[in-house]
Amino acid sequence: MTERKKPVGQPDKRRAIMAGALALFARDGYTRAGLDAIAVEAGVSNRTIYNHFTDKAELFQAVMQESTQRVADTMVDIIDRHLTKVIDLQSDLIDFGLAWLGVLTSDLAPHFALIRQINAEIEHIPPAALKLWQETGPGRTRRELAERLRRIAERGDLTIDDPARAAGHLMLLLSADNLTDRADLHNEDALRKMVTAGVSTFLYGYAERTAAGGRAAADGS
Amino acid sequence: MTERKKPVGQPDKRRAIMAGALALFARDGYTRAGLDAIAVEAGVSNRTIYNHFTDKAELFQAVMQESTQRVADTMVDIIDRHLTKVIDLQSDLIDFGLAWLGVLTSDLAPHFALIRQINAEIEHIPPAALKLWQETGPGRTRRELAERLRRIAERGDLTIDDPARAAGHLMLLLSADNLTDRADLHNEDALRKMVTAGVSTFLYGYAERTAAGGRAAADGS
DNA sequence: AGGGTGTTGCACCGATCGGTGTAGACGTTA
DNA sequence: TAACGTCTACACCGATCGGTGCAACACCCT
Repeated sequence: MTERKKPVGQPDKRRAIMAGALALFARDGYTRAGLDAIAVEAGVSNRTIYNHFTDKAELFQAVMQESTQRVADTMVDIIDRHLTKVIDLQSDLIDFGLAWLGVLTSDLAPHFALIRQINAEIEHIPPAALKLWQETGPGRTRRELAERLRRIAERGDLTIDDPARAAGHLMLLLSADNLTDRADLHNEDALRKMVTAGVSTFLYGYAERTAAGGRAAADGS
Repeated sequence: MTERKKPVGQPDKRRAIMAGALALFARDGYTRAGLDAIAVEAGVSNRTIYNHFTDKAELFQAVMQESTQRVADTMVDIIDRHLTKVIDLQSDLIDFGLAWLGVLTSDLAPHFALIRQINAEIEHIPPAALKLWQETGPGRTRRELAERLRRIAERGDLTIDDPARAAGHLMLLLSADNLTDRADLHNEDALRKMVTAGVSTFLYGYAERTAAGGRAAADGS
């Protein structure tokens, strides 16, 4: 009973509109991005946009949904490619981290600017759309990463009680310096240091607990 | 020679304006927040705002700066209160983490919504103001936290090569679940689990390296 | 040839917004 | 009393914006 609205208009025009809308929404935000500017960016008439989307809001949600889908696919692909067959856990995690952060500066970069916009507009986005985004985007990649970590832990290389939380920890540790200095993302050296440091902390943090000595610090000395 | 503009107008009016502006900027963002709405929120005439600030942009920067200052003070205070005299490192870190996250739901909450707005509008904020914010806000708290961690490490309880990075790691680990489910911030139980898990990972990740066995995982199994 | 669909450009509407001008009211200080 | 600074209400301007109506044109399928 979920009404599937058949796509209207020429598909390439629709693609062009969504691409232009993504660029401007990402850079300027929902309110600041004007529909005229989007039309120009997309090489399309203002009027045509309203032939494909009823609303500015609907356009935004469509862009948000599509971009999320594509980025999540990329992320899941990176996870699968690096963490399915793990040989050297440390170097594999570092390679994974570098690939992971590489997406931030790839052609998918606008998506992450869009995410910042979403986080800012979070009070003005319908909860249903927000839930959908969370589910198909970060939620999905986190689940995928958690599953890989769980299998690695099963092999005995790590000690993981809560794979989902461990996945969250790893994702955050990889991009630690990102919060303070975004320029580091374009510096090959700084990037590698950041990732290796994050991986190192993660590996120690979730190392297999063999001897009793490992618990010394956590017990409060 | 740095011209110090003497404050003009009644100070209480100015405070009211900035408080109202913070509330609306935080909730609606720079563009969406109208000056009329801010005037109403502040219980002040529209015209009065222009008696205290030349611009909407100047008002925003003033709000941003003041709010950052106040929150940074609070954060530094929490750091000093919990991590100066450390007795039981684990339980002290957990208490610290709970206090730290408690700020997110305190009366200072709007500030963090404002930060999300800043991150979104980052392309439209003058670099000088951005630099100043980074310096007096997250930069300062991170330095303070790094210094405390360095001293703790000096005592021998932790192994920290790069205190600044360790501080970043700790801050991120504390609020790990925040990214996926913001509702957890108001759940006492979930909050404690999140913090204890983050502290645990941090402590293992930066535990003192006594025996050679601790390096097993990091060496790649 | 003809009808249906999609695109385009343009004019246009109502609403909102940032910002200004002005005149009056109030309190303080000299 | 007079002068000054401040606050307020109100009217107003120009610009922008989301969205619509409309007529013309191009294309496709039959």
